[in-house]
Amino acid sequence: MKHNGKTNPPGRVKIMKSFSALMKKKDFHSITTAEIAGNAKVTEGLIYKYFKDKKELLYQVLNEYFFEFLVKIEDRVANEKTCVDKLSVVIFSSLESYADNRVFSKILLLEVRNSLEFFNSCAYGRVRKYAGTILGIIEDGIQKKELKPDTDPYLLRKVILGAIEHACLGEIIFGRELDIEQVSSGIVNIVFNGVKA
Amino acid sequence: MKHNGKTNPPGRVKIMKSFSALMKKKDFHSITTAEIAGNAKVTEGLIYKYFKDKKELLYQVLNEYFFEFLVKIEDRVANEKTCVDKLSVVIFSSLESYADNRVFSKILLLEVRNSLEFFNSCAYGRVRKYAGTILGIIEDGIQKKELKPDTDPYLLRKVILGAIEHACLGEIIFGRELDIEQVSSGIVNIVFNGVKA
DNA sequence: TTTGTAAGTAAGCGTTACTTACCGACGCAA
DNA sequence: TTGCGTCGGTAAGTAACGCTTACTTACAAA
Repeated sequence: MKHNGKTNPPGRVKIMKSFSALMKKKDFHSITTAEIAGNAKVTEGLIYKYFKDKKELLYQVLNEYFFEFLVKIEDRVANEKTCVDKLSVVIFSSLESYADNRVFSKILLLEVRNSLEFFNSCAYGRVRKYAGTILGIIEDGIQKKELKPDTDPYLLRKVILGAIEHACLGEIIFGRELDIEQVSSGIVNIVFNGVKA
Repeated sequence: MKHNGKTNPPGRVKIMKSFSALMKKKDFHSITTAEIAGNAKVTEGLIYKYFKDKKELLYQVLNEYFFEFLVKIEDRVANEKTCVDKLSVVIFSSLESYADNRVFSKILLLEVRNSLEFFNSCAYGRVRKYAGTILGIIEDGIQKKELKPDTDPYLLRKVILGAIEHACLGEIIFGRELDIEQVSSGIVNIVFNGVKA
């Protein structure tokens, strides 16, 4: 019997919470299904009632976190007027979410990209929404002449996303603290004004 | 019996080549030791004569590729005089290597970072060397007033590395072509001059 | 009362990464 | 030339893993 997704039974919630807790301490591959089930106090078989396989559990957990992430970003962006302010908010909020929810950032930055299956998941759909929002802001900024007219919007998005991710990568991998304010304003300054004297 | 590293027997070479070939088509987790051995025409046990485990094989393959990568980068950087030119060469050469050797970039960007073991490997030592070179160029550029005096060298390095990686990430994941020249000059332009009108 | 279905269990399945014990060939010193 | 250690490689396992199957229980609607 398969789960049709219309309900959210306690077993399913327990499995996701258990997995999420384990992801705080270990990497995906070294977490076993026995561990997930034992920690959730359900049997191993139940995992496969709600999730096609172990990876889908990973994607669904990411999907839930990404939903909250998206809501926060979209909400904050809507409060800003200029392109520069909107992008600054994107950079700050992304860093904040990555710093605050280490499981979220670990999954998104370290665990899902190695498998092509991810790119067919709901979670990846949300990633595309996030990316689409940023692209929209950039294109609007070029049109309104806030950004240089020869800016390649796709490349600028890549640079911004890459800067955000790499700026907190070490901190996420090694579990260190992150000074969001400083890193965020530093990235904003480099990307908007450049570093050449 | 363990391998002491003084020799490089044909079996070891065959295993690494076989694994590398498989990494062209599949991700690390879905490659089995049976597949590696079968493809290399050796027995499965021989893998564990030369490599502690499957992950160490991954790290050693990366280590070999990173060696060539480092040589090329260091060599080209030495031919440039200004900080901007040196960093431009770093950006171009990194993108070029990532585009030319997809197995190398797949391993480095998608497969090793999820496990802390990697950060004790020789390959990671080479990553640090690469990162150290970039930091040196930046610090030199600040000192020689080519770069703005308030630049945070560590953050600038992160932005550059993040930009490089994210700029080719999609192409690496989905096996698409990459216009190195265009992407490279685009990143250089954004990072040095900024995008604000 | 019956029927259908969702939630959950128990036990097993084939594969996987990895281990152990062994083999033959070669170098080399006694 | 015999004995011995080492190196490259093999064969045959083993425990544990991800996942499947068949089953049970609870309960709501007809």
